[in-house]
Amino acid sequence: MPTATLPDLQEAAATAAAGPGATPAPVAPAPPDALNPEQRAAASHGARDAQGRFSAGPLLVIAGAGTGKTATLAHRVAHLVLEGVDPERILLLTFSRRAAQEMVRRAESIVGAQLAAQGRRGTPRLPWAGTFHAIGARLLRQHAAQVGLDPGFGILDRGDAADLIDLLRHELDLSSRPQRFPRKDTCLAIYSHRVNTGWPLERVLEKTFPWCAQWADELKGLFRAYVERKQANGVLDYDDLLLWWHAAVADPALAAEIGARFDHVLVDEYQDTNALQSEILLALKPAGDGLTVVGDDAQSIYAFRAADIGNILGFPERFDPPARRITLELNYRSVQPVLDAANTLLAGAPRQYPKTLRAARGAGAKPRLVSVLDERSQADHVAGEVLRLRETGVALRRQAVLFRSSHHSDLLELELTRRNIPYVKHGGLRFLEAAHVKDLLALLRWADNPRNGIAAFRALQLMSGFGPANARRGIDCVAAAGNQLAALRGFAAPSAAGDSWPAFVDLMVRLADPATPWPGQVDAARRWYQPVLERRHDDAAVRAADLDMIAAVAPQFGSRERFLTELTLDPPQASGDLAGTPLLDEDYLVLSTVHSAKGQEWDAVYLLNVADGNFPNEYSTGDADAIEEERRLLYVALTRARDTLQLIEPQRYYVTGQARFGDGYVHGARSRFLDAAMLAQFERAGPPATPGVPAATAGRARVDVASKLRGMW
DNA sequence: TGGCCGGCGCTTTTT
DNA sequence: GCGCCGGCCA
Repeated sequence: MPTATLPDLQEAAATAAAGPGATPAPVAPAPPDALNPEQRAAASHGARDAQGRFSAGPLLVIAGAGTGKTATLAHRVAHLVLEGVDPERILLLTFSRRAAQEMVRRAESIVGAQLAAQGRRGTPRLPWAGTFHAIGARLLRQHAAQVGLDPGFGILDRGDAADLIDLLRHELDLSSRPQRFPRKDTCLAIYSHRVNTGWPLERVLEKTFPWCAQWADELKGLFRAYVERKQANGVLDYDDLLLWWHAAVADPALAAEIGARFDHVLVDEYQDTNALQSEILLALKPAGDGLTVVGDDAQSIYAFRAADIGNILGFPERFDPPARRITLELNYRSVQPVLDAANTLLAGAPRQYPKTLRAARGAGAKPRLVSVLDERSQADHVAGEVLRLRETGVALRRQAVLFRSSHHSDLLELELTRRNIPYVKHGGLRFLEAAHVKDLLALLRWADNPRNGIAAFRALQLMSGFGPANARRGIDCVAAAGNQLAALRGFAAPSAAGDSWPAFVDLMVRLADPATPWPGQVDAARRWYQPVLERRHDDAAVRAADLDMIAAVAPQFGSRERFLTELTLDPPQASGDLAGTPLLDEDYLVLSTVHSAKGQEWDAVYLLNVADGNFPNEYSTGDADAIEEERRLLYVALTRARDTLQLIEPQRYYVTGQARFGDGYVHGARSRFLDAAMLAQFERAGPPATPGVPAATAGRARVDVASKLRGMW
């Protein structure tokens, strides 16, 4: 795709990963009168003051699943613009770049249609729509001097941050203790949780990482070193984008200055905000003027990354008088029996805004609870049902299989492959975590910021002969020369590096030269990297395609800094080496974790492994709040289904490798969420004794007797 | 440095 | 039952 922009690239990658059926169903931009009364109230909340200026007090919109949240928020943005609010003074915060783009697109089309109806022309631009992190990065670059930050800061992605932690872990001699020190990913998770919750480290350890509690002192030392090293290298990690923003607005004068840039602040998915984000919002708009937050407390499922459901539950009372609250309950997605099950599940939850979803679409089939012998028959059953439904005209891409944990789909994937059913799984190898992508970016990042030792450490080790020790020497050499990459010319590289060394130095010096134009830089780095790629990876051709994509889109960013920032904050969803990525025009089944399924919908949804231990997950069973989060997770899963919903309940599981069980079968206890009231909402069934034979698989064994018999033992 | 081997510990995932 | 991590050795 030679002319792709990053959004295009993202779209293509996301489509490749998710399939067209996984993107939100195309809802035609509804004219304003298509809003129901509650939606309209939310969209038009506020009034003109005596000076004719449109202003609004704080507003909380509780938008139940499938109740047209995006449409409502887009209409609200459009309403503001049509009331004369300067679009450049509207701050729209979302959790993903795609959500921001979708919101902007819809708001613009609504405004465009309205203006056209009035015989006016023009399309508003909403420059301040984006994720919390992307907006934070922009504000920090603009206000860098005021907070003592170098405006040219680089941004560490998660992998970089983990690598840096790992490095420091070794430097501080924490890796060779008699008792095992937490691994780099755990350390980073603890750090991130501590930063985003604002809790003391001891509380974070006790609540969320109890097995690491003994390491509190060492962890503090590690995190201190981590913060110092980031500052010395002139880089921020993802959390820093919020943390520095938060610190900036802790200064009342600076908070007032930044807050005054925006007349209206709108926040999507408010139930997933954490303490930092909530405090940033309150610092910007202490009285809640122009502040609109939209979310669904029943879909708060990101506590594990520090989201605080208390933010949405306590929002109205943060203000005096309390914020106005509007609840959307008319569901445009599912048939009523599906909503009945969801409502019943939710009725058991203690802390919530009361809501009862009503189906605009009316009656339909009762959801089914299907009991199967084990996970093998579960896979067999689901594959059969998917095909059966396809024969009735429901395309594969209108069906999805959801599960609690990524590996729950392993057996099903085998079965789908065996039956030649194409599928795509969400949450495969993430783009920025692919080694070849990280390698290429390390070259560019080091050139962009010669102080960036994290990028340097990776870049240098691309050459044979360079391990950690030589990489460190190379970094010191550059630092000693006042961060001039040209100093590498005088560096005694290990002989094993051979010809690649002088070529490497030439490349880096050229990239770092401000006179070198940006277009072509990725190609240059790419050419140098090609032999490394071939030496290191058997599947070099697949990986090369990813790099070609990057090279193709890169010139369209104005500068290297913008390119690196955007790619780090808004990476494409998937890497090209996702196994079996189907062609875009093919039909395929969607497999997804429940977390990744949020915001999406399918005609038919199958939910795997509904049993205690998975729903709720066994790691949650000790903690009442965690159990409630699991309930909401199940709620999210149920409310993805439009027409048919099946919960699959294996009677036993084969468990491997877990010391406390050993290998073997364990009995699957019924999920504690399926109490009598819930069971009454379901049609109960075992698998069909003699399933019909869909034409597509005629000739294959329909019932795998052999494996069932093996599975009995 | 880089390859090999043995032990340990295993969620969910976005920016 | 696999992958990561750390330690050992050429």
